[in-house]
Amino acid sequence: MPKVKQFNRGHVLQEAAHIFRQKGYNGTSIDDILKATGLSRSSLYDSFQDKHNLYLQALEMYKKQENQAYQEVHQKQLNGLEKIELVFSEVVKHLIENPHDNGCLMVNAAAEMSKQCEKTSQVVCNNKDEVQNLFDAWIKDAQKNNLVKLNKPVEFYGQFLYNTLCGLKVLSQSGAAKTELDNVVKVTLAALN
Amino acid sequence: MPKVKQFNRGHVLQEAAHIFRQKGYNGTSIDDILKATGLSRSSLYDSFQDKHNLYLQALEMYKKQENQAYQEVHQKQLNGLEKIELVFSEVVKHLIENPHDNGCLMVNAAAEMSKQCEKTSQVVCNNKDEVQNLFDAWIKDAQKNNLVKLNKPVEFYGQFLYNTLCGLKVLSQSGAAKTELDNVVKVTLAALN
DNA sequence: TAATAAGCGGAACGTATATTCCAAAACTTA
DNA sequence: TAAGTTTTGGAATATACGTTCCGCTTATTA
Repeated sequence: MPKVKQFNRGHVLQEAAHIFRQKGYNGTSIDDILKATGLSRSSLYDSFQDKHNLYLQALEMYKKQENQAYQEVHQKQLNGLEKIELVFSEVVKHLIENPHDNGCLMVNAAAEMSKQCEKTSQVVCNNKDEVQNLFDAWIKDAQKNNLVKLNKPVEFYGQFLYNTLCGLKVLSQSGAAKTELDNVVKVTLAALN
Repeated sequence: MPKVKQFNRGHVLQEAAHIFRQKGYNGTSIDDILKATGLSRSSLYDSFQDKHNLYLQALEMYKKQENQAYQEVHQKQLNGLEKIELVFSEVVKHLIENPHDNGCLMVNAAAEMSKQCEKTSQVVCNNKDEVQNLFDAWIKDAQKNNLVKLNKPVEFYGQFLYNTLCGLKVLSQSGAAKTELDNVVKVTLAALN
């Protein structure tokens, strides 16, 4: 009976996330999103309620995708240290790939929205905890295999690695070249010995 | 002859920087700024041209003030390592002091504006270089006094420290408690040994 | 093929926003 | 105290934006 949706919900959120990352929440207009997705105004409001909900859903999807990428690393036949190294090299690669379209929606959300939107704040906070936990697990594994020498509790290093990660995402938006990001990663990894 | 300005230019920029830091550029309206400063519309446009120029001037002032704080540390009778430690403890203290009004205009500018505004991008980039250079100098001093053991070029560590700094400012906007920031600083400083 | 239920295009609305402009107020100096 | 220059208050404007709404279109099923 009913006509079926002519667009893919995931693709729309993907595009929305892309624009929100570039222009921020308040810098992005509904028209920007309509233009980029080809959607009609009514379809958008029908499927995503309003701009604020669209943003939150795009942010959640972004988080889910990042998390999935981490899980893929987690499934690999690598030791904890190698997994950490892989994540950082992939992040740097991703940040550098397109110098004029880099950055991270999660970091930008923390900067622009977390003080004004409780829901955004929670997503950002949950993401932090989840990534740190994954880092913790990898560090423990590396410790078990005598690949690192730590003289502080494991969670210190999970927090430290996550902090480095956030820093890199800011640095890449501050005009840092690849060498600079690489150097930061080198010192960060050396801190585990 | 002329009536003298009824407001202090620095105070206005200070207030503007405060609001821009809280709400971002696009999230802040002229009315927000008028309300916070008590200025009249005409005075604001007379003295600061338009919103975009006001933002840039507020950002420049913010940078100058941060730089001045760094210079004050630089003048102290401390060795390089102590200066680094002092800066980090002051930054953490500052970020934690008011949990609902933390963050950093420079980091937020990098996230929200640097991709869209060349001038913002330049300020952010210059700030990075200046702080890194200062860190470099302090690290060299610490090295001279055998307070640190480094097996990589000095500038690696300047870049690394600046990265940690940016990370802290994102972390504090991601719901991190003081202990967490302290832990990050501890591991960062331990990386210099 | 006809009936049906949802998608869709686009006009319309109200509000918020950045900016301009002008006349009145206010301060300084002679 | 009066003249002159600047500030200042606030009305006015034009535009941009988020959101709603309605009638047409389209795909599905019986």
